[in-house]
Amino acid sequence: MVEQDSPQLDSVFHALSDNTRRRMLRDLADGERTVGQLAEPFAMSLAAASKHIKVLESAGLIRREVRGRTHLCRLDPGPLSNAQRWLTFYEAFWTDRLSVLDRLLRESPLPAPPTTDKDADP
Amino acid sequence: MVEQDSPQLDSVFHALSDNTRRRMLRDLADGERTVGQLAEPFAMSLAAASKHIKVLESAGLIRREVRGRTHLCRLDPGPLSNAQRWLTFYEAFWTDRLSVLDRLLRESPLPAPPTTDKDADP
DNA sequence: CACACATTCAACCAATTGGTTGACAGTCAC
DNA sequence: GTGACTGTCAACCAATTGGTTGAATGTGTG
Repeated sequence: MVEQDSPQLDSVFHALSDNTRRRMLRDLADGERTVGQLAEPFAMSLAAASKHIKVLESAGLIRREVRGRTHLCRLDPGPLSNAQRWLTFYEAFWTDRLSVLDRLLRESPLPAPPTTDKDADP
Repeated sequence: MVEQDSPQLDSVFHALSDNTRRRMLRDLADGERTVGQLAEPFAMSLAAASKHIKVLESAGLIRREVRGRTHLCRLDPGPLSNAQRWLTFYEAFWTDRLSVLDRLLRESPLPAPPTTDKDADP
């Protein structure tokens, strides 16, 4: 299995480990937002929100465009696809059981086990 | 969109934000392991590895069964499916563009925008 | 040009994280 | 029953995280 960028996964999953940041991504899914707009729904200082935005930016999940005094932010979902791919490896473990059960009920042959590379994140 | 368990997503993504823990999950994908076996590949103390295992356990990603003096650990992938589902919401953002581009090239109609609930993680 | 706006920065703080070491607890083997 | 094994716990430490406040910076407006 292709080795994935571990530091990127570190920062992406870290960025996603906070509800505030996930909600910010959710807002951005509806379109671009300024820093102030992203901060508005949260009961925290603008500086704190700005820190969260910086974490998202550092993880490569958003991009900002400075227009005058406003910073416009947009989703940059590429790194999420890497996280998704990492998780997809494990999908077999919560769906295969159902498949196995389903096939056992129908007397179908069991699926072959997946082949994987060693010494690397999936 | 169904509101997802935010504290669980917090802990699951947090657990995944560390390469050591991801590699432990990877090892467990190959079958059950003892705590000592999980710790073995890492250049850290057994106590440190034990802490990582506890983080995975607290996030609900693994279960342990104590047999005598050995603790056997297994994947418990259910919470990963929640993380996957959260990420799947954003899949549209890295695939839809390609779809849009693809369809534009073929003069196909554009896809309808997804409908979402407000005030909740996707 | 002065003031307002948008946002970041720096310093601070408390809490958390991730590692260490040595002690401890439960179990197993001889 | 004693020593070994497996693994956790507690205390410690340094670094990081996530929040605050007030200051600073760059830009826009009247």
